[in-house]
Amino acid sequence: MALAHTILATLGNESYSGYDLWKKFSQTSKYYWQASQQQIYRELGKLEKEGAIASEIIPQEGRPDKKLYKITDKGIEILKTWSLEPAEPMAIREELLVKVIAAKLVPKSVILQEIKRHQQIHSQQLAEYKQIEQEKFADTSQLTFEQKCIYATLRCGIGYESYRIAWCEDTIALLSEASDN
Amino acid sequence: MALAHTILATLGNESYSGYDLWKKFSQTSKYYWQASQQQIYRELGKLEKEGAIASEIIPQEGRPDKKLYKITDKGIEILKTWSLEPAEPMAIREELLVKVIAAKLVPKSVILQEIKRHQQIHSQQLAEYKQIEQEKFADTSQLTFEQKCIYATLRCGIGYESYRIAWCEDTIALLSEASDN
DNA sequence: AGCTACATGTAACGAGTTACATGATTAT
DNA sequence: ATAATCATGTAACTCGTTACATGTAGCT
Repeated sequence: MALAHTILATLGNESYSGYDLWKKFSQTSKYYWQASQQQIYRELGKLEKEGAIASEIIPQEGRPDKKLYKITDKGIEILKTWSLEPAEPMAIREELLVKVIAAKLVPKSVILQEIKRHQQIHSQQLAEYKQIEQEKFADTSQLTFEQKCIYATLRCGIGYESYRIAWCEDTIALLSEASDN
Repeated sequence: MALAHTILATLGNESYSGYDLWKKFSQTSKYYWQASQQQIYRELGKLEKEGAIASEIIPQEGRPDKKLYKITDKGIEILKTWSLEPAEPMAIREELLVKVIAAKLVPKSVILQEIKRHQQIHSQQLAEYKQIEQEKFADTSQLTFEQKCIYATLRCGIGYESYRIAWCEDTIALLSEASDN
């Protein structure tokens, strides 16, 4: 049920269209919650029906109209109540590891290549996150509590990508060592 | 679609009942794929219909009959074909981080307590994994390629829990620093 | 002429969760 | 007594993915 709450938390005090939210989710919030455009539109519809958010239609010239959503008092209450409940640790479903488990079925080079590819993906992601860190969170002591919270999620993304890269390196070394296949 | 493939990879050369598989998933394989008992039973039904696995009923005294599943040649082909395809990096959906984003709504102590609780969960998990490591993978040089692959997934679990613990510690330090709430 | 960005949605399907249902054995 | 373990499954629901549908503006 957390997508609804993630949207409420993301809305904060600002107004967003579904499209804006989707961009925010796929750009800056992807290290803590991923969602597709369609999921967001559907969830916005549900949240509006519940009265947790309210929309305002902004006519635009030459573009489709925009529907701007704002959190309501009821939405804030829902988010607050949810925030007080304990959070479940994320379920891990890592396809790459399943392929490692099944690795004996394919040439060793295939799995090693795939791990290298993942290492590159994570390295690129890490570089992006580190740049954001430098640009926006260079001086920790100057941050407000709210900014520190946002920074904490970015640190989580940085930690995650670093751990993935380290695992890829370790595993390439481990599996490359001479041994039959 | 990876649950089906995870089951096929887990079956390997052995026979498992749905119940056995569920235990394996909730005990030793949880650091790469999580699935509930119901999901496993449903997926086994589908896989049998497809002809990827075959079952044999083992009558038992005083207990319900057991249905033992084995991978078929067709199942091995399906798994092999899938193994050659690239793997998508896991989608991250971390509830705790959403609560961090919404932290300004609740007393600071609530979120700090929750992070501490997660730190404990991950510490316990890490200890379990490290014990398995000592018991089964003490001497890396003695492992076959297949065992190295299994060890690689355990190392992934160890890396993951370590990264989570480190993040919890960092974040508690970051958010504890004097600043209004 | 074709691609990307802007902007919203419906429909169908597949994956994951929760609740319900049954019933014996073993350990506390 | 009662809880946990063994063992299988159905049904309903929610969440996530993929495909389809529409249409303008601006860039190359």
